[in-house]
Amino acid sequence: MDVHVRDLRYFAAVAEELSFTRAAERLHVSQPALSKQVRALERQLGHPLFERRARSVALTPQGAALLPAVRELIAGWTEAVRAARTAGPAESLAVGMQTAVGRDLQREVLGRFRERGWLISLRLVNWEDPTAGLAGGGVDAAFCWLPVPGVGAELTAKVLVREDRWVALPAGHRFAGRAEVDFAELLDEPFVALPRSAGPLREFWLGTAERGGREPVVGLEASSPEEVFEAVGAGLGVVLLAEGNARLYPRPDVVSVPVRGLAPCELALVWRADEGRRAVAEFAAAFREAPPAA
Amino acid sequence: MDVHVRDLRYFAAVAEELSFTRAAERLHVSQPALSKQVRALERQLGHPLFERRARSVALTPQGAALLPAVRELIAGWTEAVRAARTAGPAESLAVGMQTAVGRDLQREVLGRFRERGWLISLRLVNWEDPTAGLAGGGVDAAFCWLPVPGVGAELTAKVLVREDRWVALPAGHRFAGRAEVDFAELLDEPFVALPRSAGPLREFWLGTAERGGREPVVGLEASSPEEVFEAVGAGLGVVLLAEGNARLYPRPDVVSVPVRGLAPCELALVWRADEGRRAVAEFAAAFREAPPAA
DNA sequence: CTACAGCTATAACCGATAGCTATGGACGTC
DNA sequence: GACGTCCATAGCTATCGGTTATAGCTGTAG
Repeated sequence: MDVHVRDLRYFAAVAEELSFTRAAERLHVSQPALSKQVRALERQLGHPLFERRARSVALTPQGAALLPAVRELIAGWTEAVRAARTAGPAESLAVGMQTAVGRDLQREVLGRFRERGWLISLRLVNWEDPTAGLAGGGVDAAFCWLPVPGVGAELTAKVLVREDRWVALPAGHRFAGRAEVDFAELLDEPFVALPRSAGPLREFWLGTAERGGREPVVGLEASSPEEVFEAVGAGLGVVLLAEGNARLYPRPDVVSVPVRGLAPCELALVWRADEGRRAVAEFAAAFREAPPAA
Repeated sequence: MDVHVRDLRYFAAVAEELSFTRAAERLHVSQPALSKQVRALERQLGHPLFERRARSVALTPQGAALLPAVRELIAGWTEAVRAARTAGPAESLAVGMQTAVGRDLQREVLGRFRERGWLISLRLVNWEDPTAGLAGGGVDAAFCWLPVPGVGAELTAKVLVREDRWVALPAGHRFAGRAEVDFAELLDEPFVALPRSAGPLREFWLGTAERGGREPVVGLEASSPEEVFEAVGAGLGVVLLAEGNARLYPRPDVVSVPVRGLAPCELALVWRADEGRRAVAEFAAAFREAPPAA
């Protein structure tokens, strides 16, 4: 009875929300996709898991019987992954990053740990996962742009850099020559967005909070820096990015300009709050925290 | 860190066999498919699970750490599926079948149990799984053609019918008018075969044991009766089938003829040897066993 | 030392799957 | 009775898991 753990997560989410719509939101998938997958799971099991009634969804007896086992399986797998990783050679640490971090942040620290014989494996994860692998247990720590869902609860964050947000424009854009632009001027521009599964991060880089309720125009979605700059360079849209990243990715066909009227962005090192390994704590301690915002 | 339980089975199989080739055989998939899936799993985890050396495959420390957890997860899930099914209403039984069983075998018995208020859900499973869902815990009992892997060990079988094997031919075939043919005459015919994942069942219906080592010519593979008869009717090959099934599926473009020189085939009711539910025992007891072979 | 045999990895291809958007249909609510 | 909410269906596309064919490595036999 092979099953995809993803489908079990889906089932658990619906069981907890008792609503397909809300569960779909939580899972960052569309409601039909969720509906279909759950139906497929029911078909595979040979019995329904939910009773879909007028204004409510309820677990069937079979669903109720399955739920705890599903939770256990998911937790068990997550734990097993973590245990397997730490079974590797001596002091080894898996560190996730979403984009090139640069800024000489990690170079020195990583170098120092490598010299001491630690095995630091950097894992470039794409933007589908705003925790860069932390949530699923894939990494021990990650460089993330805030906001990261779970920080303050099961995750701890240490802000390393606080920067203004700039906008990347195609070289021929009418703002390309400006010394800076006001965010209000950009509201009608088509934006290049992160994938919807990136959750709050997508909203943050669309500047949703600063739009005063006006829907952003999403030109297209991109899930890697290359794709983003390709799209911007081709004139398909503009995109917000951190000042440091604007310098980190110089391209002839893209121009970056500071934006007024936006909260700054924060790059943080994130790790699990219940992390027990001394190595992780030591790694985190090796970074200097950015001074609090002005 | 979503994962497909199938991939965990694959990992466990390789870990047990310490050979991709043998594990692939055991899993009834091709060796490259297995290789690829395991590599993908390793990539997802971010560390290798096996050391591939000259003439041997060995678990890495991480692989060794993961193995017991994986075994446990698979066992736990299988058990959970079974528990969920039995959490359904009162006396309910999931029964698998691979083809229409017919022969008035189940009609009377199923009817009797239904009248007593039991909920018998028949599940038509395809030939990919020779245990018709028993192995994965998807059903409580199944009508299967022998041989079924596991019978005698974790599965118990009760032979219900023993029949001669016939051959289905396209209507225009040179043997179509015969009263019977000798299997030796069929050795060079292209055969319609079950999918390779059907395991020993595929061999049985190709008559491999009676070919004296000569490789069968497989015209094409089919995974449902409709496909098989479509293929035979179209002249793409011939196929062995049970005498009873030859009568069960009358088609104008297909002719069936008895075959000499083949062991008979056996249709059995199969259930788990460690089955604890009274309902299953009672269900099994309701069928008459076929007299032992002559 | 060359040829062969056994084993894993790669390539090219193909059908099934999981995702999306748009839309339909059922049922409370106002 | 119109509307809003929520789940299901339809139609489409990209990715994935499978296949066969073949390459590459390595120990063994002649």
